[in-house]
Amino acid sequence: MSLLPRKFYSHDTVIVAKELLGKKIVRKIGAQTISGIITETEAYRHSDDPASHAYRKKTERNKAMFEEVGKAYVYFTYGMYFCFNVVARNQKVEAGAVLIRAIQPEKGKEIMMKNRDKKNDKDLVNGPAKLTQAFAITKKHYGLDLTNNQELYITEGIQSGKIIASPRIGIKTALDKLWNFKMSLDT
DNA sequence: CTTGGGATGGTCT
DNA sequence: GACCATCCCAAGG
Repeated sequence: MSLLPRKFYSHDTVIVAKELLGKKIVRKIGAQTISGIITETEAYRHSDDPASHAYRKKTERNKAMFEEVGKAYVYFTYGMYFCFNVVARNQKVEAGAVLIRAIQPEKGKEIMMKNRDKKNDKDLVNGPAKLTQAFAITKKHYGLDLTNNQELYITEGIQSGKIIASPRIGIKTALDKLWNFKMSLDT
């Protein structure tokens, strides 16, 4: 399956968030492979987006959002969890990233369950921190180039069907921006 | 089914 | 010192 090239990510963050639906995220740990189809994303932009980590200025935490597109922005939140984003923006703005919120498991479901300490696949990867747990993504992947890497990358996937746009989850500002995108799973 | 609170610590003001 | 781009479980209807 073909790897998404850097230029895939060099468009408006909101556009890339929609286009990532249906794409495949792949994680290799040693000889084992975990993968899944992206089903929910959120766009976070720069100075026009009060809900974004990059809204105010560049800091130690958010600096990846200002770096080259196609890299990973991983942050630690609520004292225990990581969330995984892909840096994406057009050339007119300084920062932007797409949060990957949910996937449909493909390969390595057993490994995901083990990583999440679960006995079944219920609610396995339907949330941003559940995804990073299942895929063993941590701060060590901060800034990783997803277009040139063996252990974590994104490829072409399936045709995305209908897209549902909603307010983003877990924020209190900019609720008028419908930048949460979900792909309906029926064929 | 829905609601509410606890866990837990880095980051920013 | 407050705030989190969260998750999980227990209690109530």
